[in-house]
Amino acid sequence: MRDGEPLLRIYYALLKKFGHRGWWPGETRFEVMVGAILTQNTSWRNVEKAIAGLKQRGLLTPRSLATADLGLIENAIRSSGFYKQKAERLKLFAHWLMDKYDGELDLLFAVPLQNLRKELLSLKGIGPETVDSILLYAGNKPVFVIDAYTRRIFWRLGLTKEDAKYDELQEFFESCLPHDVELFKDYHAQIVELGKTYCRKKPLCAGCPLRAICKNSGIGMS
DNA sequence: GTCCAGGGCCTAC
DNA sequence: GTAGGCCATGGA
Repeated sequence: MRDGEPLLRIYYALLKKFGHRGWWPGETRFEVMVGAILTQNTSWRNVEKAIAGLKQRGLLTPRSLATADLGLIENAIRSSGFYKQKAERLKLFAHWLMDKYDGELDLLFAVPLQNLRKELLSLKGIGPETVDSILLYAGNKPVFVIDAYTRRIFWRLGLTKEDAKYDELQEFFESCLPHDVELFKDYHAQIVELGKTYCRKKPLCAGCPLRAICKNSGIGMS
């Protein structure tokens, strides 16, 4: 399964349909990182309100977030759901950033990629998808982000296994595609757009552009 | 009222 | 190592 052509064809079909997505929304790298934690199993609309709440309270810097009262953070991000654990995770994350890198993201992202990935993964509440979103969208590292939509869509396309592990899926995409940060950024964004619009937990609906993409690309669908 | 969202942790087996 | 429960708000 090393033929990358289908993956590129699918990307260009999505690009044609949706246009460049311009991901990730966020004014600063730190805001992107915070958003990556807040959006865990949560719609972006609710995350936007939470980010606005943090911004309003001056909590969108590592230093201010690390030293903020937990209750203040909880109130700011309530709209994002799971707000107690997310508040704790945000604070722990900011604290770690201050302790280890003095809050300097340039220092953080200067760490060799695989070491950095392991280090972030060891933090509480930061799983593989969140780490890779941070690395790709805040750190501009060539890392492909796998999410529930990616898993669902590419399984339905017959290109991956239903029970494939995160690392297996990531290896598949990274080995098939050129390691281009902008491509990785927009591809993931396109997948999410497709997923949100057509491929929620239900079976593929009529009108899903995947059908046309498959037909034109000679890809079999389950 | 029910389902789901741009996941991840903890516990049991 | 993995299946299942839990976290919680807000929109469809």
